[in-house]
Amino acid sequence: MSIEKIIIQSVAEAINNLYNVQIEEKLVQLQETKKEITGDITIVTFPFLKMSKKSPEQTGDDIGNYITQHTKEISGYSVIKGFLNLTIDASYWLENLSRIASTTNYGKVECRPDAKTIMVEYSSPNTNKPLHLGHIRNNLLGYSVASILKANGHKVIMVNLVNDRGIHICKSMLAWKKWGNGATPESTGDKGDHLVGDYYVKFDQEYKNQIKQLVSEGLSQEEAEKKAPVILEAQEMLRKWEAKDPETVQLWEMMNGWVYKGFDETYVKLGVSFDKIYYESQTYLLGKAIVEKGLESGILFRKDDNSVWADLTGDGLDQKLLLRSDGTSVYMTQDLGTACLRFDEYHMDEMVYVVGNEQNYHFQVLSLILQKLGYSWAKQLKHLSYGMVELPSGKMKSREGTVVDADDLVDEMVGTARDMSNELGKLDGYTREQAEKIFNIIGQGALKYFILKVDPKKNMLFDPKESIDFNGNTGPFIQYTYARIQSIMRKAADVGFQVSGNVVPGFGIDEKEIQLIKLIYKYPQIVEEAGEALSPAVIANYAYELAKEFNQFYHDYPIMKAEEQMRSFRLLLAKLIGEVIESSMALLGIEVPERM
RNA sequence: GGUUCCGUAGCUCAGUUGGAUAGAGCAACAGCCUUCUAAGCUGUGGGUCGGGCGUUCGAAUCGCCCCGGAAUCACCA
Repeated sequence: MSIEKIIIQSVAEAINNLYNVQIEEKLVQLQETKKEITGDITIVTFPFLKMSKKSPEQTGDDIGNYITQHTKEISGYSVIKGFLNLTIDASYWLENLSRIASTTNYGKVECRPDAKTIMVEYSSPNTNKPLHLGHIRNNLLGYSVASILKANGHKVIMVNLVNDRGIHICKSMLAWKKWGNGATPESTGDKGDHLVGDYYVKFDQEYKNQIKQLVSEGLSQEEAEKKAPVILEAQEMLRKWEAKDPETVQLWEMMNGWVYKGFDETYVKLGVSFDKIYYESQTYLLGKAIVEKGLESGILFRKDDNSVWADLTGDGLDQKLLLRSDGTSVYMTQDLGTACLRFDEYHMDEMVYVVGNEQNYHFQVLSLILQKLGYSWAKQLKHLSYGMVELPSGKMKSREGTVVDADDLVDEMVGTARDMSNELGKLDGYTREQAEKIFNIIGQGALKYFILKVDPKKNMLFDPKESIDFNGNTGPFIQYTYARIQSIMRKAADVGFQVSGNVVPGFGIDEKEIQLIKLIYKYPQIVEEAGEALSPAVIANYAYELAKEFNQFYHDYPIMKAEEQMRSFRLLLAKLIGEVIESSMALLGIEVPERM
């Protein structure tokens, strides 16, 4: 039984005996005692004043007195106004530490009765340009959330839905065909996705020029956008692709192949992976049958021009198009189809879409339409909506070249880690390969932590000029703490010191030490919280707090120089903190180095 | 205009079942390396929690109204 539960029951018992009133356990409000005040857990006594008919101080005193006498885990109390601060006996924490020390995979739920199968879709790139900072946020969030859900004991399927068809890739294809002179990643040495992205930019430049030309010839902006020769050609190419014209399909396959190879490299750099990859070219025709069925049952309706719509005005939304008048499907139709396909295939309990908040409306509508169509799982669709990454100059626009490229950014971070490490002379004596591996871990850790520590739903600012910090509340700080702990462990091993689970020092332990044990104790709860909130930020902030506390401890409390029993205890504490740091960072997709 | 989200220190961010004197980091300044890694530790300064009203013992947190910002409301994806 958890300490919280014990206390709640004792309070209920105390009130029953003292004031002869039966209370609901919900009435007992627990919170952590503030740092400056002695005590571990605080009970707010205001709700009980009606029963005691006494002052807050008197009431707190009554209850505190009773609990201290009747509950062995509570060794003392103090009352400040309406707050009753209970001190938990050190032996309780020590027992917990022993228990945690003997637990393998601490913080991970191995099996739970209500385990779910959850599909997490993330990344979902377009194949006409390389990944940028916005995609990084998506990828890191998706991978981390999937890890967190796994740690909570759920079965997780990570999927990617690649948007490999449509006018955007045709633009790149057309530009390459017209101006590429047969350039390939091999002939140019460019990464495939960058090469294809370059032609997308080239297309856009030409398109803009043609629009300008047409406008100067007297057309309106709108007309010019529709009539520019290159856009007409691109549209023609899309028609050819849909008609499965062999030459077009071949070009499409070749260029997409380059992009996939490039993406794979970036995914490796970011440390993300997928269990299954869906391609829109294979799913974009899905959903029509579902729409037909909805028409038959009268849930959807057809307009005079033959287009099909869902009427959501009753739910405070608009009407939504599902089939164009020419019978072709739209984005929403595909997503309806894909959702059904997935639920048929995997029978999962939940579907999490990691998609930017620009599509909030889309996912609201998606879930609503599926509910109307009578799918029982429709309410289990969750949209993990994250905010934009903004630059000081504003929003990133790939066509205007104001993007922060994913590959460049990772490389830059690793470079900074290398420079800084060399300057500090940290890894002297390591081989080049060993050192490079650590630079990668640190550079990636800095980037990942920087992005994941922010609440997903908030927009965040990234200033490339200031670049990402390596000091303070950062990934490297936490990694450094881990490396420091490993250093202590090595030292202990050198002198043949065994770390055992026996944690009873012959004399009292300190506030700071109890504080650390409390933090370790809290970890599983944090993992659960993060899973429910679908928020890696919860983990990130916890990991930082733990690392910060340990560094302070490290500074004030000698470990290897302490007297034997105390040394043994502190070593165990350090070891467990190292393990918790390692596993919490793993939930963020961040590795920790043995040395840095 | 409708809907949703955001607004906390100069900057980037924490802070929810409503709780005590609102916290970190960066930046600035002042200290600490013959002692387990100084990517560290300690200290100083820095706030009308966007504004107002309400709910109550108590509001950064809940409700209403404003102000400011973002996203979205396509026969695009």
